Amino acid sequence: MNKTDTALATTSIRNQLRALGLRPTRQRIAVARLLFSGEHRHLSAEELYNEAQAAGIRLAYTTVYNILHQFTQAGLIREVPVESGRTWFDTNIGSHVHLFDEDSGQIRDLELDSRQLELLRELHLPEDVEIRDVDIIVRVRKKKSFDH
Amino acid sequence: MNKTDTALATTSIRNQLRALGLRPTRQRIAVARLLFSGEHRHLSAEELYNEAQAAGIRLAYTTVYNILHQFTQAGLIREVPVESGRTWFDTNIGSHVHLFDEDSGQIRDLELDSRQLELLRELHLPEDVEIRDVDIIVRVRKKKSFDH
DNA sequence: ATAGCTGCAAATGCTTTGCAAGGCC
DNA sequence: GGCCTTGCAAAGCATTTGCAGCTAT
Repeated sequence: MNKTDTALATTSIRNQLRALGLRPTRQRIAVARLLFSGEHRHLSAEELYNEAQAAGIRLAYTTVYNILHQFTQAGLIREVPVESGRTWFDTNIGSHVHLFDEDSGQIRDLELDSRQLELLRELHLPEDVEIRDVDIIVRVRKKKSFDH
Repeated sequence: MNKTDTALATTSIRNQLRALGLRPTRQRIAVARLLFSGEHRHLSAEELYNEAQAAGIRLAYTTVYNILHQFTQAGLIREVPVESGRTWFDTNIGSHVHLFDEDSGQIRDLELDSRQLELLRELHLPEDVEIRDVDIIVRVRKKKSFDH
């Protein structure tokens, strides 16, 4: 654990949480740091809980769920509906495609170019609805050269 | 491009099930008839169970799950990952978009035109994987002009 | 006959809830 | 102090499993 720049980072996290109407509690700050200090990532409640434990953060499983839902509602992260029975979260909230490997269960991101985004906007939606979110999941498997 | 030919003619349901490696049991025949005798539809295990009950079909909840999974694996239906926590199935296995109303929980279908289908082919997939399925879910809500 | 199915109950696994204790403004 | 959060245990739910009994071939 690198603590060199935590003071600064923490200050900004506190403010950002406050701006979202969330009190900057020890647990929320720690989770925010875990989630946003590196690359974008996909994780489940269980994974986040385990990582927090490994990082020496004391927090309850319930709190992990609370925070994940609060962050989702605040727009910091989003849910990814790849598997029913388990909820995945993504720290990348931009428009992109999820590549879901059915064998390994891994999720990778695939960016869309502007032309592809354009085509999506041309869906003939009913007049009376507004888009909240678009999920595109491409389920893939490793090509097998010869079947068993 | 809807209204496909998935409706299994009553007389050939037995044969089609057999061709899929599934014994034509009373329960499977009855469920197949429920699923494929009308328009395409979205339903959960619970809904299918209730409909079966209402139709006077005697079958266990477990069997509903078994049959839904067997039919999915056989390619007769597909899963729709709109909500985590509950699995939805769709009798329409063609390429289309799912419009999910977050307020009502209803799912509607939206067909893709050829240019939009093109989008799917132009994704820069890794070389070593093959697409098993593509899910596009547009989450919508009713526009609110003047609430209350 | 026998491999495959069904049905019941119990178990599983993820997620939520109720509520007392603790923390933030 | 007052209200928001946390944490623990228990509850909730959809789905799966184990296994005895039944069915299709």
